[in-house]
Amino acid sequence: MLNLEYLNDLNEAQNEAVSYIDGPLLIVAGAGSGKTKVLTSRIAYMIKQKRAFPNQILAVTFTNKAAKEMQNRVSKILGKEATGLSWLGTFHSISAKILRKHAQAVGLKSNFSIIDQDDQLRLIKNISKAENIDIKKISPNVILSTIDRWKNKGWYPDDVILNKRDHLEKNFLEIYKIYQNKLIDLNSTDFGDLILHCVKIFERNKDIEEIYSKNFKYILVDEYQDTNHIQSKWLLSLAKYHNNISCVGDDDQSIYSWRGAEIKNFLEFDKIYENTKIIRLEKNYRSTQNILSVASKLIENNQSRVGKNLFTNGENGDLVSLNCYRSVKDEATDISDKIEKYKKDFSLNNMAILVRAIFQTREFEERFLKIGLPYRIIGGIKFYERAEIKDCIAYLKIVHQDQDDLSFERIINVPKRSIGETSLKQINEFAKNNKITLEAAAKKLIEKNEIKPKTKLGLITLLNQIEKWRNDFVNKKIGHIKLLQIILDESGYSQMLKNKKDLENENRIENIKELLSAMKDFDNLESFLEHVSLATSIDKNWEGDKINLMSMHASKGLEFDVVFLPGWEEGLFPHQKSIEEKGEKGLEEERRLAYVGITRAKKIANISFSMNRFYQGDWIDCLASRFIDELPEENLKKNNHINHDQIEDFEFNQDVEFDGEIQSPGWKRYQKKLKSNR
DNA sequence: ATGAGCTAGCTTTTT
DNA sequence: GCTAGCTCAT
Repeated sequence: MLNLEYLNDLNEAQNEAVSYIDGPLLIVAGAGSGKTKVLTSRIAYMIKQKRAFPNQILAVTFTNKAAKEMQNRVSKILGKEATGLSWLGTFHSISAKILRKHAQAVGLKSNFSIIDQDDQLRLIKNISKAENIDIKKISPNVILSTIDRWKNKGWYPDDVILNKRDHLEKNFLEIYKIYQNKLIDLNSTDFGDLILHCVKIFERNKDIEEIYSKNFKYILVDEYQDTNHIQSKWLLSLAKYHNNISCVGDDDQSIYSWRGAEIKNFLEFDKIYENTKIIRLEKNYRSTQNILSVASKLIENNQSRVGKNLFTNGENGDLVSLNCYRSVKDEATDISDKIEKYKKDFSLNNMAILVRAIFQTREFEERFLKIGLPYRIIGGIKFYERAEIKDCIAYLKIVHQDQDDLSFERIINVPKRSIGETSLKQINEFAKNNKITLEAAAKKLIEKNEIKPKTKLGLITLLNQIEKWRNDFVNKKIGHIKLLQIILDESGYSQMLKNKKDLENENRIENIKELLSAMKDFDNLESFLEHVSLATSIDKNWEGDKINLMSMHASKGLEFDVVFLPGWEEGLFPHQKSIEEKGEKGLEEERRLAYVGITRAKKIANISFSMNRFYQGDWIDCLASRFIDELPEENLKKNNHINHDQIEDFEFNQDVEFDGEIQSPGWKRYQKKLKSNR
């Protein structure tokens, strides 16, 4: 008998979305409408109904976290039947899996390394240097973002169509060519390549495309509004044979356009796939009516959206509170007081402060430290981006993959082996001229006795050690954890950390210990390195009862009983840069961000702004965000935390023309007047 | 080959 | 006001 119990607690729209499984389907899922539930139930339904074996289902997410969550929830419904879901993962991890099988089709070996943004930047700097490009005039970051943009468009260097109005692009293209060749020489790919190479392989080898597209009877995509052009092409290839593709997303929550996401993919899905069925999930299970109304009214100001009407059967709840403060300090103080009050009804884990820019957390941190309120900051520096962790990984990578020059370069003088810039340059030159790896070049130069004696000593030791570690790994079959321990000890890295006794170094040692323990979750070096390349953080730190601080971007997909949204000031939110760079489009994305922020709240939402802020070394006077004027009065409770005796003519909704110059002389005079009245 | 000293830039950051 | 990243001097 079929166990379809999991279908019982779905509403009508959800039910339809779960059981409509043949043909293209777009699920427009509003915030808190049970999108993950629908996705996981769909997978379970397909398997239970014997429409597909688990390994014939392709389920794609953007983050590892979302993939993991989906896996867990499917397992909960299906038990061990869900074990064969081998194609559930992120765009990048699935692409890497495919690419490892067909690496030779693009000139790579199957053990290729995956480099991160840091390595990308180093590579581009190296190339710029070699090509005599002044990095002060042309910043490596701009070059990199151009290359990434081209890759997102699906362009190899030969495919690039230059924008004639940007005369610099010609230079960028030269670098792109060298960069791409260099990656092949290094037997490496960057993130963009993982997907781009796959698409190119599918394009050029119809037989390979067919293998996969025939295999994937059903395709499911999460957060479809965040896909870029190349990802949508990738999906198109894989969906070619069965044409059973379902995408879930919310156009109102598209906040990653600066990462190449094209909301167009979502809005024009039914143009790419004929006879698309569209189902809307509009019942919200998360927030109170007041919160929902505020968010809905705000987002209605956007032009480019599918449009939907979220509703809830839940209670009205508290009014959304809107607070005006004189200073950021007042804001932090009052919010911390409110937290103390809410603590009686909610756990700190269920409260969050969501900010536009991460520097805003500082004021709160200081306050919380002062009053001893436990907090955690989510985001910021990622675990795998820390220098000591990257050093460890680089050691492992060079042992594992001898063409990985970037890793070799990273560790060649860490710890210090008296191999300075000149020697490194010498090795680089030699490698380039003879088309060999840095490691091979170093060996050759020693043979030819062209290295300074002192440097030679250090270099020989390192080269011998690398040989030895490879032998440990390949022949002696020493496990990956033990291997790293051996490397750290023999290279002198451990000693280096122990010698310098300060807080910083103790942290580093702690981090490495954590890395070693994280390695236990993996069977071998290969799978660990794959994970490291595609992951950013180690799951942890949810222990204890702490208030959460994070950016609104980082809050997507999460929910909290109580949410604080401070710093709603013109210039900060919507961010000035966003508007300067992308105009109306930028503004709409900022508004979507506000929408994401508000809809994180289940029971209580507090929006606030400060009249005054210390920003980039100066005190600046602030105006309330234009978004505040867009919120519906009837769902708000306004609190003015400015002493009325001192300022008589303060009005909550300042009647200011935003479209003109924000810091017009008149505006400045007005602000001065306010100040002198204080 | 390390550190003082200066300058520029300062949003978000799923992989 | 802070800091990363580079330059120049030791």
